[in-house]
Amino acid sequence: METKETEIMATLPAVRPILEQIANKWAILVLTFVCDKPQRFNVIKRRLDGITQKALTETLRRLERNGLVARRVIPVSPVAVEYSITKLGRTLQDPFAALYDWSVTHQSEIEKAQSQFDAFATASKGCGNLEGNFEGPTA
Amino acid sequence: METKETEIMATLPAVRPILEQIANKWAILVLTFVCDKPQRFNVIKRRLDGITQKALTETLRRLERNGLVARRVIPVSPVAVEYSITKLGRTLQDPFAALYDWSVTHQSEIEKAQSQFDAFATASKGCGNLEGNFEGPTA
DNA sequence: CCGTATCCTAAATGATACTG
DNA sequence: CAGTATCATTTAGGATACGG
Repeated sequence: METKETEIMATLPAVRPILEQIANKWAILVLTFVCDKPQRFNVIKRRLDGITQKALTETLRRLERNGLVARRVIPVSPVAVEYSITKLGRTLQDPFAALYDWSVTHQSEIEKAQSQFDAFATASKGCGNLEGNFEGPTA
Repeated sequence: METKETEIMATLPAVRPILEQIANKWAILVLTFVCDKPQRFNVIKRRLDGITQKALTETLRRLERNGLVARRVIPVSPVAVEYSITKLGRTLQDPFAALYDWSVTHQSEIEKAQSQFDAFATASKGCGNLEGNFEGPTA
């Protein structure tokens, strides 16, 4: 059955640039933050503790350009800007939440896999006398 | 109700590095490709038409390090290497598929939003005589 | 407060050549 | 075939300063 494979190959050229836009860490987190209610620039920035002004500005611009969040300038002084999720953005809420939840749920498994991999990589570094000290898998 | 917000803030530090690992274009596409059956390096490379050897190697290594795909060397000559999805990787199959499907489904909406945004941005560039030629939103 | 502009450094990417 | 290594170039990221 090659239906699935063929389908992927057919849609791939269109999907690729879109994933490029939406499938990144900051986009997911920022969209998650504005899901409940409109949020101001510096509130998001403080919550994402560590993101630079530049990175946040770029992320918000890209989200806005793709129609996922709306930008609203409130003409007080000093100016206030509110970012809110759009109707289109709402359709991404569940997929993003699934990814977020997956990260929470499988955190320890990921970490375990990482340390195993890293342990192996380290062991293979100075492998000159390794075969003398280490008995390989006997299975 | 701040339960949701509080929960996000509590899990955020752990989730961030994980999203950093998994939420990127190549990882999603590569994992999608090995979902059905084990795939060899150059098969994946050809399908992802355009990805460089280096980028694919790095993506596969990261997936392997995080326990999402398994690498199996088949000692024939010339050597063959097969990449297959792991049990942990399977748990990501649905979230990734949701993202992929979203991209297919909302492709035209994204493109529409992009051209609107870009048209506005272009119009604002040389805005010297703009107010004379353009009637702003009357709503 | 919410950005943009600039400068600088670090990292990602690409092309090319080489190895088991 | 499946990589690693190297280098050259582009791009991202951070720090700072300034403007609306």
